[in-house]
Amino acid sequence: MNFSIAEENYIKAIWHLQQADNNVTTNELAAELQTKPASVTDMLKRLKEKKLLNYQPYYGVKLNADGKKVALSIIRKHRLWEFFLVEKLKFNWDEVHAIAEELEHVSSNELIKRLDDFLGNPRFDPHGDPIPDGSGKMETLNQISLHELKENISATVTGVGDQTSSLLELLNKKNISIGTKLEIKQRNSFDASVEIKLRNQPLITLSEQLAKKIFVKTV
Amino acid sequence: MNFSIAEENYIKAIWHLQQADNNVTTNELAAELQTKPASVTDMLKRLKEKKLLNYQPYYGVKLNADGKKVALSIIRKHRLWEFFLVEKLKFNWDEVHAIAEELEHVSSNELIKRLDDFLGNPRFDPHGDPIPDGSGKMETLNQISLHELKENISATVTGVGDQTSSLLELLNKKNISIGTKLEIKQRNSFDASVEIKLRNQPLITLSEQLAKKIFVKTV
DNA sequence: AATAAAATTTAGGCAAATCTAAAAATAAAT
DNA sequence: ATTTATTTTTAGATTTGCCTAAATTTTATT
Repeated sequence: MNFSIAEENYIKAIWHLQQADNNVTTNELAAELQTKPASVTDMLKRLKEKKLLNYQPYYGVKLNADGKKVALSIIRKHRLWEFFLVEKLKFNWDEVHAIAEELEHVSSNELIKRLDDFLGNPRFDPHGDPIPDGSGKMETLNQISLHELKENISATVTGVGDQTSSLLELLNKKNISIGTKLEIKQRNSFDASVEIKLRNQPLITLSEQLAKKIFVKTV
Repeated sequence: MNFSIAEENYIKAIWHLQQADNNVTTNELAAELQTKPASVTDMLKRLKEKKLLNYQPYYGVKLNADGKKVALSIIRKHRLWEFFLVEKLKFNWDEVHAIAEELEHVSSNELIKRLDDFLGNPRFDPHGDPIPDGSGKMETLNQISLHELKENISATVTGVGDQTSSLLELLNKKNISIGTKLEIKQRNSFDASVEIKLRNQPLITLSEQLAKKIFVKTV
């Protein structure tokens, strides 16, 4: 089966929202896709026709097995292209999302197979998100948010909460990227901000909002 | 200015037909794009609105300076991606055209700039066609068709007439690719076929149709 | 339980890009 | 120079994907 770019974007958006929420609403989707609820309803009817999802009018939507498979193949493409852009073309991690949004719709499966091999079958994209394999399987690394990390426990940054440029630029400024080792030294109860230490560096402060968007794994 | 995929495909097709013909007709375009003449007329009106071409109803169409610039930027993308696919992902030259047709519509200019550098600023694509630079300039190598080559003059293959897989597969079978050195040994006046010799190989026969699609440069 | 608020769907339209069938213009042939 | 054939355009529909405004359904509140 072959899908339009618009259809692929809906499938991908539903998949992402479904991770957090399980049941996805029309308004959530409209916000995510920068479109109107009425347009979403239209598309959901079409995707239901194509048997990619369970859609109950007024009660939201959920991808079925076929829909998830399509979603994961798009996500695989997206993340492989992001890896290519950073690793080979030397883009910064905060510049690649929009370009990968276009590249992910190029249809050739042979292309993706060869790109994967060319890149050395990477398992994580530049933001730390796992890259699904050809059959849709994907590692789940049990990371926690920095906000939940206990004090004085050494951890490594493994991912970020989203790819908005404002978040990624702030992380660049604070010298935090995937693989960075850090430790929480103090918490400020007033605003839930945390004081963290990077190797041999003075303490820096991260706001609660920021700490919640940084995912880490303890060593 | 930004263009839809359909618009880009029309612009590119007009450019190619214009190379052979200068003035491009509605029917030619319809055949090239596998669509109907009525659809072509519609699109030509739209592209005229956007001031990319000179369109005289009933008398055909020609890209203007702006239209040519757009065409060359698409062709640049197409040929750079073809080079990437063959050089880095190890596709055969007869497998890359369709994939590059999709990749060429990815819009980021920064992407193309970096891809160009990553590839080492190649000047020719895998079929021997010159790659326009960022400003639209392109080498014209004064090649002739093999059909016009004189007997017993050594020449190098520099290009092919089109990218149809039937042509490229036949060339593969006969071991002819860009860079191949050859020489015409005999001509058969009956069917205008030619007997050619590749280095240290027995004579092989090429039909008139085939010889006309192979371009060479004498050394 | 009735009413107000919020979320969602329906109805009706629009633009892009395509199509078929019919009309008009140009080119070719007698 | 007419007639015929070919090419091209116009007219009217269709599909996709989106919109606004109005109607409907669900959820929240009194």
